[in-house]
Amino acid sequence: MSQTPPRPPAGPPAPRPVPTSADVARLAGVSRATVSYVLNDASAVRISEPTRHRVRQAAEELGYVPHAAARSLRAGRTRIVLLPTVPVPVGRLMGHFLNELQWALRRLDYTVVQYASMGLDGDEAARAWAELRPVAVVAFGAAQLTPHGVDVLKRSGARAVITLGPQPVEGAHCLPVDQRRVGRCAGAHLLDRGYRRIGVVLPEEAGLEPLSGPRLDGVRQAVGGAGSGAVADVVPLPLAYTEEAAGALAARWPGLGLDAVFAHNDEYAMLLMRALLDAGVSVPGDTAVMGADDLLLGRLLRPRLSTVRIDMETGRHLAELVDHLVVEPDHAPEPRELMAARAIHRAST
Amino acid sequence: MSQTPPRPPAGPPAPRPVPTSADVARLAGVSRATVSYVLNDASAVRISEPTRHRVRQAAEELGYVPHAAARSLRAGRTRIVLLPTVPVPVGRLMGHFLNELQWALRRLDYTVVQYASMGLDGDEAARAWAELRPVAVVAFGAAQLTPHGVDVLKRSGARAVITLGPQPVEGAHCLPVDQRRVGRCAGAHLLDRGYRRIGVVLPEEAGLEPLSGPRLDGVRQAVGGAGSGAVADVVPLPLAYTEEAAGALAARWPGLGLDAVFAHNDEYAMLLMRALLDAGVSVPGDTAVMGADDLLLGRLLRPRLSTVRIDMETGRHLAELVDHLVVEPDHAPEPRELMAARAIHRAST
DNA sequence: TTGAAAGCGCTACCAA
DNA sequence: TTGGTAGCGCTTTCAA
Repeated sequence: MSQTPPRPPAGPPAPRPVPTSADVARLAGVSRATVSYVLNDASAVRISEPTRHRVRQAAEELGYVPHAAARSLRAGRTRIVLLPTVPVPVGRLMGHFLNELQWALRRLDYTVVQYASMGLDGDEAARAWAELRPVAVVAFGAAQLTPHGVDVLKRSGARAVITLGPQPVEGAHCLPVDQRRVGRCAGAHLLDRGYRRIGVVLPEEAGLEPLSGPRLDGVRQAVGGAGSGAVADVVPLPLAYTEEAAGALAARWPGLGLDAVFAHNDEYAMLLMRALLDAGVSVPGDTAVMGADDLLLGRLLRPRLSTVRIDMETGRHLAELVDHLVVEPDHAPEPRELMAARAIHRAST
Repeated sequence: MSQTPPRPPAGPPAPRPVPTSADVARLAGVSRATVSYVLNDASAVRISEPTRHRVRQAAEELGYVPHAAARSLRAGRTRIVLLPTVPVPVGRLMGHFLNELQWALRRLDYTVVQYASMGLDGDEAARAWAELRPVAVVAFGAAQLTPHGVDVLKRSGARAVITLGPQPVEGAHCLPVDQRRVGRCAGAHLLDRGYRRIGVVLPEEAGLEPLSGPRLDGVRQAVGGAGSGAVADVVPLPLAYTEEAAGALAARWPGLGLDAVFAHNDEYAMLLMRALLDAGVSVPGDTAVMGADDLLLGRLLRPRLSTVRIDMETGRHLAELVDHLVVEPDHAPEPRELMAARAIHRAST
């Protein structure tokens, strides 16, 4: 039969050419148009059942997989939602949120692609993203994205550019995720309980500055500013994530005269609290210690760690926002804060 | 000047068309070929400096960004390395490894793309990946990838399909990351120290089975199998990651008659150890507790947690392997174990 | 040194 | 109901 595909000898040396819709058409004895109609379930045209079957059969036999690039080139747009990934250790909370988001976007028929952008400066990164012609970009930790970068993306066809972060970026749809809330929450809690000289741990770990800076600012806000109007002192305490660093900090603790410390998150809080206890500083007697993230592990040390619990909006909501902006980029809904924070009092404060 | 680009009134309503290389050519007064030569620094042809300048100028002015899909369609191949992401809480260790890998691949001029595949079964996922025509796929936790999936990918042009995981997948280049090593390490350590009835915590958290199962098997191997030849008993202990579950397990601890427990990782170990201590079970006196991952936090509880330290090959090595396979798919180097594990003895055993 | 044009794989319009 | 075909944006060979 002349329908037999011109298959090469099937040995490993000759790399078989990738089957195209033309190959499927040839094998099924129909035109490429028909193949396209059948495989995309085009409702506008009616194709006879035997033909459909022949086409599917041929596609199956050849192992045909459509070529996304060709398809979107033809269509003039992609369904790619690009999520730039940042090299930050992502906690359970953020991980869960990301999973929800991806799942919901897939349901809406988007192709979710995480793009590793480390080592590219903001505008280089934006260009690299734009090459993929994403229909939407959702950037966490907006630090990377400049107004120019947003412009590049929009000019390349992105209908929605969304940032999640503390400060808005011009041109982008900015969802406030204000880490200062966490600091304010912690600060207010500590003030309530009567503490008046508050240390704030600043992790020296790379990549955490976008979180730690605002959290410090939030504590300052809670005590009424940095100046003379403040009802309490706020002392920044840089700290590396090692036992040695924590021990060194604990050793000079008495000289600092702090009656409380907000330790950025529960991990640092646990590290510091252990060092303080080992150095003979009683918690919360001499100094209160507070974390954030409400890790289960924080409840295992004694005294149990007071913490700031952070709740994120569901990823589904964000997915719907993305879709909305893609469909109707101009009629944008009002930005809404995605993060809620509340203090949880346990034994360490 | 007739060189003025036909820019629409710049109002938001009319979505400006995305500039193409033809637009750049028009604005610069040259052909599209010349634009391509200039922007790609084609060394085969010499373009005069003034022309180059005009072209760059025009591209800049229009905010031109090349269209990756069109480019790779023309080229017949992409430089995409696809990393399927799994919805597993990724620890610091794995996160670091991933970052290294991505960075190294970028240096080799690949486009690293993480593709969210949750909610797709193995072969659906492989098809979805194949649509992007990745030149290589690096799949962690191979559970997803079937021999058929590998075939689909290879037929769609993937030159390298690499899996990292316990068992090889036919057709793929399989790098052993054998979690049983972790279990064997823990088992051997506990045996060495004289323990003979060993519990193994199996997290009930979704997505962890591919790790926990092999770790349990490893412990069994260490004690000499599950049958009569075994020098110690191994008892699986399913456990949810909550204080309640740990408390409940601790409450029935005496009835289990275990003198040691390997708790999958440090987090579960900490959780369980706290519950045991609270229930009056002394550690390591009544029962030894061992974790894995060597988390800093594990050293904060008392007694300090014994653990299995896991080291991963650097991501750069894997990146070079990917590149090697892409360039020369047939002459594949020998697979090498990527993971090393060793027991670290502290106070809890 | 530059331009014209073919063609990558696909979809959708129009004609038969 | 099906086929022919133009053209998405790009690179590259060949010709001028």
